[in-house]
Amino acid sequence: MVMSGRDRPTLENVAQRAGVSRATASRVVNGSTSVAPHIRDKVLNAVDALGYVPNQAARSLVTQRTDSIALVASETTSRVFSDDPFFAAVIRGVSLELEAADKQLVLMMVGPSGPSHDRVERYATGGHVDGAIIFSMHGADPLPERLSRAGVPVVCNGRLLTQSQVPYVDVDNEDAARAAVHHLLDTGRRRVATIAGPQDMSAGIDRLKGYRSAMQDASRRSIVAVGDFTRQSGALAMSQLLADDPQLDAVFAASDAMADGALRALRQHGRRVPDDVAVVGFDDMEFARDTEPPLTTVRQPITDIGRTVARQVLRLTAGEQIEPVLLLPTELVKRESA
Amino acid sequence: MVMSGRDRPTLENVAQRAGVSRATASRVVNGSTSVAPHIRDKVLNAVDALGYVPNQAARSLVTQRTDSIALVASETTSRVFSDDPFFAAVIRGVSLELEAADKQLVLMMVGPSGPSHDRVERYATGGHVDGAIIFSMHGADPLPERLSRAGVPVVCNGRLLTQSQVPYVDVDNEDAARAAVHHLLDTGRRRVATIAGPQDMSAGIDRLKGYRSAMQDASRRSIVAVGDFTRQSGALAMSQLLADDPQLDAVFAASDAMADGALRALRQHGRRVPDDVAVVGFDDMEFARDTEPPLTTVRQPITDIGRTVARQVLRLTAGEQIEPVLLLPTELVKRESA
DNA sequence: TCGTGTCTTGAGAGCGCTCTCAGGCCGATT
DNA sequence: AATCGGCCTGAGAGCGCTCTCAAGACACGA
Repeated sequence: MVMSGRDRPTLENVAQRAGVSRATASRVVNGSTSVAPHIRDKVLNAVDALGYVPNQAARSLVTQRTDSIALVASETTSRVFSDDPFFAAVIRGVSLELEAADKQLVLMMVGPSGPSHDRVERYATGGHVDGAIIFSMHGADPLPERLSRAGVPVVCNGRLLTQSQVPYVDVDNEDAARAAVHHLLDTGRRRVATIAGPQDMSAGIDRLKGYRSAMQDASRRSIVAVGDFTRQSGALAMSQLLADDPQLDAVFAASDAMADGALRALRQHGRRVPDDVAVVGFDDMEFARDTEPPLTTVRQPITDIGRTVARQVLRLTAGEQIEPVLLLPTELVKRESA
Repeated sequence: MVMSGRDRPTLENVAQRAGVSRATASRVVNGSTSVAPHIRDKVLNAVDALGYVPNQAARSLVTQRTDSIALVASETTSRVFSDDPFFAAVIRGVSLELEAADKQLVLMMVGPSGPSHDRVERYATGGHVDGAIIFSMHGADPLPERLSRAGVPVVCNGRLLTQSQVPYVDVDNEDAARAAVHHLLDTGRRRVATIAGPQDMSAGIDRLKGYRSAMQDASRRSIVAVGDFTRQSGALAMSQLLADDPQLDAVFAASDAMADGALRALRQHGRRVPDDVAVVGFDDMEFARDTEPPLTTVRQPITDIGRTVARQVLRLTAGEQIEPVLLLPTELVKRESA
């Protein structure tokens, strides 16, 4: 027995069955206080008996709210669809928070600014969602600013590269990177290289900046190779680095995946870790405990970033003022690679 | 200048500006044919000029369609939120297909059957989505059957453990596992063990079944340890296996992550791969090319599974009959570990 | 006793859209 | 020339809900 479309009970049915007006039934369903207890119960019973579920479309139509939030991610981002489970962790955080607020999560992937880009913009500005979370932006993506300007509450994960008022949540990448490099320096390493992340993403840029600044403080020369956060790129960059400076004795990689790749490359080049070369990663992904040797890395609370960014959009949609920048703490997790 | 809620242009505005009736404007917007070309152009211009975007809520209210599909995943599943990027790949496939059909993807995570379980059920049966995709089910989850019975088009990824009519898309896990084990046997391995996946999921069960059947064909004894698809569990299981049978010369792991864990454990136990022990994985994740040695594994087209499952729900929502079972091809990718 | 204020309930007007139905126009047919 | 049929277009009725507004009920003080 299929209960399709038109057969579903309406508020009118509930009201009728409870012997009250539609308005009162609505009040009960929406938890308004000013309803007499015995009437409230009658309505609740009717709801139960009929298996009534409010029609979201009808509700949205009048309230102008959709109770859903868009999560926009670049499909091209290596962090999203590689062996880096960053994506999953963020989604999870967002999902947890939205669920708690009884909001829906609408997931939108965008390719490199093309038709799908417009689609997201149209969709979001079209009032289909109450707000949007944007993460993994590459380059100077105009999307956040556009949506924001169109009146859609937007919060980003990661600093925007464009000059923009759009609030974001992140860790202090520069500072965290600096701490990692200092650890290397403090433990006696002299020639510290870095495998930087993509230079069109704030996380990539800022971590490199942190590395550079720490090296400068110690009056040391920077040795840089650039990867794209993936294992493969990490391995490749490590080989380059080794070719550039066979004497290097430490490496700071801007992601755990790249660090893992570097570990492999080092092994292949006959270098022992940490004896010959110390390695520090970034993220503290689950697999960092299981690399050989276990990876010393900068922990960032990825799921928490997801939660926080979600909480911020929710506050924004509720009309609250929010912090334009919110930085979550990182922590250097010392294992055996450095 | 914020363009919020009530300020957005309506179809009425478009009609007015174009000098036609709302009905005609609607016809143009929805691509109906029976509109005179010059009128059509006028409407299109008005749409453009005003930046009109249809109000989905209003549309849904009358059409009883929402143009969105729920993707339901168990939050507890290790495949979803571990270092296994299976989740991301499936989502991507689903997303690609839905986008092509101009449908939205609503992501819902469910915890172990609890309140969130009911929430999903209420939401989906409440007509908020046109259909649902369910994946990573554990045990005898009643959700697919319930939704289906309530008239919601449902397609699963993976065979249901309950007796059920709900259609699904998968690979032939049993057969693929058999092929993997045969490869091991054919290359001269005698004592072939397996690291099975969780035995409350069809993928785990069926792959073990395939292993067993291949071993039986060759009149060999099964050597089994069970993991949960994660790296850690793979390493642990490998150690157990080695303790159980120090002579074993091959291992078939039911996921690449577990195979990677096994590789590590083998190394730690001083076994060379593939010289002493051959290893075959399952999935062909990106990292399988970069393990040491590169992993021989059963490729399953994960993104394609996502696409296919999405396509099937769409067909279902369109009222078409679909295949109750759709099995995608797998392929043994031979690298260096076996 | 009546007036006043408070609290609960019901009536009804839309929210923006789709879709049916009827009317108007025009060319074709008898 | 009159009628018919076909094709476009417009009018208007809802879809299911929320929310404003007013009316009714009741208690209390004057």
